[in-house]
Amino acid sequence: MNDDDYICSVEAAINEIGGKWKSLVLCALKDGKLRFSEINRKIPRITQRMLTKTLRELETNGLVNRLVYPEVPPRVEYCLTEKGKSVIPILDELCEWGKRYGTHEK
Amino acid sequence: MNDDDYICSVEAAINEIGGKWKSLVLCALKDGKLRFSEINRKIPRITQRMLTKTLRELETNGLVNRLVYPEVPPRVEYCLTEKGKSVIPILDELCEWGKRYGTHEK
DNA sequence: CCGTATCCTTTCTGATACTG
DNA sequence: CAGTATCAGAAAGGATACGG
Repeated sequence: MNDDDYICSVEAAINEIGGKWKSLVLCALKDGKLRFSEINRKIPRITQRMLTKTLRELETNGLVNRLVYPEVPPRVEYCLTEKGKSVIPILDELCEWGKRYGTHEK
Repeated sequence: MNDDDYICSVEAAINEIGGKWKSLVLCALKDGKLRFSEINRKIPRITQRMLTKTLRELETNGLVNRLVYPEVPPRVEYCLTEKGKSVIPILDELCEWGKRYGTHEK
């Protein structure tokens, strides 16, 4: 693989899991499906607006499935797709790396 | 490890390698030290301003070393620190993942 | 319960010109 | 060569109010 391909693929990957909230939402869903409010409870600092936005982007990129139950009151469940599940091991490694090297250390 | 620790560490890691340019600069340096202009040549779309800014942030987070040679004309070389090198395998995996799943596919 | 809509502030980015 | 300075537009993010 040449430099360009390498750089290009890394860039694409970072686009799909980068940003302020995406990785956190993916992690929240690693153990199975959750309702909107349950995700929100796991990530209290996120606002409803940003959670909705993040979930939509993850859905668009095929990382997350959205399942709406036609009930009243409404119930919506989110879960990882196969693609979404496949990135979890990498997030696990990032987590280990993040713990091993504290921020701002050399 | 509880959810909070996990989420927190992933967040910290994404902060250090996320964003539009950081991962690309790290990849550019994976094979050894490079001068400012050489990095710029590997990543043509980045502007001088953003390259400087990105390198400073990577340096602050201890991922990159900056070595200034007191010469005229000036020469500055950048290389990965041990911490920087340690994240390359993860970027490699992200690259593989990015290639396996094309953007916007399910 | 699960969102949208609106508004506003902050941050990010690119273009361009300039310098030791 | 390796930056810095300045500016303006774009994008991201948060607060709040409202709706089916």
